[in-house]
Amino acid sequence: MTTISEIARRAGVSTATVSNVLNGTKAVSPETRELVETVARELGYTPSRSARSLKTGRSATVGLIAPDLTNPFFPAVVQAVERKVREAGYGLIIVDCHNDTLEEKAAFELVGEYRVDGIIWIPVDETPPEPMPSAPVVTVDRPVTGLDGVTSDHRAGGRMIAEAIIGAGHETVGILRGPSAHHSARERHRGLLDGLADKVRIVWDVPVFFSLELPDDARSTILEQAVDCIVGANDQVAIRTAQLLSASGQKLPDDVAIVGFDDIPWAEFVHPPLSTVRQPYRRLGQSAVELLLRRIADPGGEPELIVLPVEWIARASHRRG
Amino acid sequence: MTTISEIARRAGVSTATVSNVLNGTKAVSPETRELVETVARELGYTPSRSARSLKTGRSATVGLIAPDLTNPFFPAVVQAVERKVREAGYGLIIVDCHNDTLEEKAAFELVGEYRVDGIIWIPVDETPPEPMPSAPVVTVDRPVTGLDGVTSDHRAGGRMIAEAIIGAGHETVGILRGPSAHHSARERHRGLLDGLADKVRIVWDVPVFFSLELPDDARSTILEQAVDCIVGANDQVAIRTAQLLSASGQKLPDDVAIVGFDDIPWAEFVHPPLSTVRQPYRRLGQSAVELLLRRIADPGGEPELIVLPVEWIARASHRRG
DNA sequence: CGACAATGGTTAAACGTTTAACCCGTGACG
DNA sequence: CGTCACGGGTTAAACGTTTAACCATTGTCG
Repeated sequence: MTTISEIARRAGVSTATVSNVLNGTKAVSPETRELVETVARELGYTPSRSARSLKTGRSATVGLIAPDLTNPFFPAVVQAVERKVREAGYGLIIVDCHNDTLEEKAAFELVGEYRVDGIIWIPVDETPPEPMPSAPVVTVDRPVTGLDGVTSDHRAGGRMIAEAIIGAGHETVGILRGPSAHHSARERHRGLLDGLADKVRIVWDVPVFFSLELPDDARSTILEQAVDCIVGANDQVAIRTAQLLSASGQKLPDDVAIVGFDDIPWAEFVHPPLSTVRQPYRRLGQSAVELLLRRIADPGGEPELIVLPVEWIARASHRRG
Repeated sequence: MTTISEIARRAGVSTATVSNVLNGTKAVSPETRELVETVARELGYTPSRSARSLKTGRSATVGLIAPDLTNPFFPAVVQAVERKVREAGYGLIIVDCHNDTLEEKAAFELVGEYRVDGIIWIPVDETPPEPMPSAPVVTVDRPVTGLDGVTSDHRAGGRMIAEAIIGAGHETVGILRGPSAHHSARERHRGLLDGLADKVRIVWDVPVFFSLELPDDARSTILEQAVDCIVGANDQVAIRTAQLLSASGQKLPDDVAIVGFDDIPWAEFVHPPLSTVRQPYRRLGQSAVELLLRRIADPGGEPELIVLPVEWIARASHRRG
């Protein structure tokens, strides 16, 4: 690897000068500048982030801690984060903690070793990291009290669903609500209930997990207690429900309507195409990075929670053909 | 940030000793070991990767360069890579180059600055990086001559499809083949043709892109030239084709059967559930890391191409109900 | 003409580790 | 008893940068 001192030697100048031309830190005469630059180019010089980081105390790196990269929700936000981060001259180190809080703890240690300048964190549950990292942290999707965060307006999403259900003329509804440990699930549920008020009869309202299979009691409820419309905790739940119903001979959406939440990439390809609430994936990632960058530049200040608008996506599943 | 010398000071020993206990590099008496360890713990010491990297010349980091994180194909391999890499004590820095060879070039520079010990590379096209990085590179999915790589047995996959088509009793077939710039597309096509031999009549065989919309000529061919079965370049193409056909009033799979390739996460949820060839996503990632680790430990030797077996997934779309 | 600022450069220390080279007792062995 | 090996330490250099503190030369201005 060629170093700055190698360049200095060959160009007959000091390392300080080389550093100055390479970073534009101080004025350097055009001739030396030119000289140094060509020597650097010829030697194929690549600066060492380690050395720079060690000296400056800034690593020009941010860490991304996510619970599960295969969750269809995440790739788009990760992509947006990566892009924004890199545009700002930072590198991205990423760790997937497989929905395990222990691995998550290890993740914080790992990014600590890298002395990252900031951390984007999609928490597996909503408890603050221990010990608190020294770099600023901004959460995505799942707010943690005391930390900066960005999330979608799940409550408004819930209301949008209610509105659509009422608009479609449904009279009875079944709810598969997400785990109440999740902020998003609570908010969606709250918004839905608010919106439904007493205009539609809620025949049942049972808890499910966000992914995985439907629990047995939920399955039997779905199959045995007929309603006009079922609202799923998220798209995956809605899709599983649709499958279950189809398999049992029901015609969707005419016999029973379905609505999801998230607008995962394949919501439009399932049968029937899923009506759902779209989260602004990319914006989520972008805003998180913007907020993080602000905090890096200027730490302190009250934690801020950015709530991004969602969008009702009317496809076929929520109303009779 | 607490440093090794801080610990040394408080424990009344030299930094060398601290380093030795923390890394187990040299024998240290139980008492000093104990002492140093508790001091380190109390101070919440976290080693600095920059310093270590600078001194040792190894960064304990690998770079992952991918063309597009939102491609449904990738999250599973990225996840596998991340896990394996981290198990081996490395960190993972990741860059998404948005299918752009210029960004890809920049990506190599970025990981170069980090002095990564190895690179996992999913190339956007199949031309070698310029200049060649000094760290070992292993490609995933898309082999590059002269480089180590791991890929799926696309040819065998093509043959499996042929077999399934013959088994289903189809007499005519249409092929939507992928861009011939891609190794995978070429191999699939080759295997398919081999397998079909003269047992089934190929009515048409037109090129398409892997994602995006179907080109106009492909659309009209699909709609106008009836065949028993259409084989898509990959799942996304197959799914778009199914949509197109359904929209035009055809009943799938009875009027026309469809098969895909890849087994992306939602292949089973579309209508009709897609018969396809599954690539071993996780294994792809794992093998790539294993190979990379071998190369890091022991560079040199002939480039190796690992070809992983694929699996035919028979769902509903490839034969009459 | 003297003082001074500006310009373009250099020197050297420092960042937090690792590690080769050295040092000092102590017990074993011939 | 002299020598040697070994266990358990220390010292100090080095890794590749950045950057504060200097320094020399030149031109400007009162």
